[in-house]
Amino acid sequence: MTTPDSTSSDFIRNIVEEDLKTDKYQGRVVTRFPPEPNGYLHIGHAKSICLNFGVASEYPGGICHLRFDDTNPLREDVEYINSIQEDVQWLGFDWGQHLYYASDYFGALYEFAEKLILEGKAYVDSLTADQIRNYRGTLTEPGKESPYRDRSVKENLDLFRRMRAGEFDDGAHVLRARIDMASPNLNMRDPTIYRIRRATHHRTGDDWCIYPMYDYAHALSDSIEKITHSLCTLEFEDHRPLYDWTLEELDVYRSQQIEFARLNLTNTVMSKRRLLQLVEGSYVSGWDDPRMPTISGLRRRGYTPEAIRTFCDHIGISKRDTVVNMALLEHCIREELNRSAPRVMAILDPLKVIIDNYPEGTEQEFDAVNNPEDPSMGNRKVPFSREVYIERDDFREDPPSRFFRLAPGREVRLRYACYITCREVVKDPQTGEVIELRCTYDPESVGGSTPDGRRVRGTLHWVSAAHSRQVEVRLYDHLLVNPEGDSDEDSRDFISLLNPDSLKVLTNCQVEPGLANAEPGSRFQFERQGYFCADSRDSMPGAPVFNRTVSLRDSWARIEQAQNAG
RNA sequence: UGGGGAUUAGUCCAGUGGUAGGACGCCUGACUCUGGAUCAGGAAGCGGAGGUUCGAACCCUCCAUCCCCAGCCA
Repeated sequence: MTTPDSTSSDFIRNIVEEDLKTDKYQGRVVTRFPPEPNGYLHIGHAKSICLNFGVASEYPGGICHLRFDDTNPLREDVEYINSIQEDVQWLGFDWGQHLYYASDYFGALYEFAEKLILEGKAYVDSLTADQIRNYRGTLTEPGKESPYRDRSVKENLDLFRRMRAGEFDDGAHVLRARIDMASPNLNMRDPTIYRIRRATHHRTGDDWCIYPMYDYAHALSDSIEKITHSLCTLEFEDHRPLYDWTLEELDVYRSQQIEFARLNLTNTVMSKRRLLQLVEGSYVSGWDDPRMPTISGLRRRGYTPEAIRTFCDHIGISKRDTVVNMALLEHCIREELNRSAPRVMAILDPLKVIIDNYPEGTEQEFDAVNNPEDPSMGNRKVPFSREVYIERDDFREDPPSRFFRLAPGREVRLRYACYITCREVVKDPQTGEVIELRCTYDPESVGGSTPDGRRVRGTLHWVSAAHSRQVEVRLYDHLLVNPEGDSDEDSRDFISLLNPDSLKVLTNCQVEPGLANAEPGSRFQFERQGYFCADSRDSMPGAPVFNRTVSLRDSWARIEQAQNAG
């Protein structure tokens, strides 16, 4: 597996490279990640984080700021400020001293607004929100100028100062940029840049009752921080003329906005609105539910920062509106965990096997390799005795063709232990359910091979019944059955696409004794099953709960599926 | 039918005038005490039509399709 070249290029890095060549910014590269603290970060944000911090890190002296875009006190909260910082750090990025808040600039932003008014470039409008909307025109028709558009500078200044002083109710007035009501770009039809909001801000308290709008605040925040490359998503492309207008009219540092496509993933949802809907509707257990594409959800699921970064490298940066296959994310975590996760044997759906010719009351230990990919991880002892559990799915009374596992009369290997042959199938007389297998073992095969060198096709994982520990395991699958994922933002109906099998809780799993003390957050490969992570929320000392991060590739499942289909 | 963007294998990303390349996924085979991993091989693509050129994914023209914009959200 090749990891992407760290110098791998994209159109944004090409622009940065070119700007360096032409000395556009005196050799500086300063980016920023500007989340609004109104929700948890998700894998789509990770793309932006990796881009912004990544680009900055590729140049000497390059820096990336973390700036909270906290201009709307109605929707924002410190809870999110904390989780966002935790998530960015966990992903492996460091903003150093460069932690900022748009609210830090409220004073400066206010001064700039007065300057615009003084120069006749902004005015106080007293139309209602409804009226402003009607005056804006439509996509194909120009807007109409507000009757307040030609108020004198003096009157505008007076009104704006009184807005700031709290003399008016919410909605009574707004400050608008005076641009062009006939512009084909709706964002340029005298956009609102300040509105009255008598709300307590999580950082500035009640210092302000007017708050700047995104376009105005963001452009100036970038400029104040002397951001060179302001990277944002495609939907802001139409806003760039306003971004440029603001910086040019105020004659301040000219940051450059560049837009790239946001991330969409199959089989999940990505918009904050929908994520919030899942949380509030209790379709998931919270923002960090392991099924959520949030950073905290992926973390709890068992994903590593490295895997997420590798994923972001793999998907690249472009301007095409696309949907990345979830299989790529899964590939990235498998690839890493294959290298790093200790192997362990765990039976998810136990079927008891009694080895009749194994002496009763005795036991022995076998050596098991902790990670065949990394010999330095050493070996461990696994206890064995007369009764073991195997995976129910590893036995078929009537095996289909190419089924190499256990069946009546068949011989298989118990990994690291010995060969067993199935002699008898014990069923519940009522239900007909297989409840136990009577087997014999070949004493010659102890250690995993026989002197006669005969081959067995199947090797099963197992656990000694007398030594195993019962744990809870949670099997997670895609959130949505629909691979189209989030792409249809209008379908109000995505709830009906939720995968009913996205979570299966197994409470009777039997695992090797050593696993009982697994540290919360620790990751394992359950051999032949997948990668699992001890849940950091619900695990108790001595009673871990395991989340399935991702299953192993399962070629037998594919064969069987093909057989059933054909 | 106003404006802004985008069209390269099933998917994502490179390729900016000289034999279309990588990754994921998929298929074959080898190997294997994980039907894992690994290794080897394979199928699969420039939206369309014109034009410029010795030569076009790339330049020009037209067409088509998809995405975004009418918050006092970001």
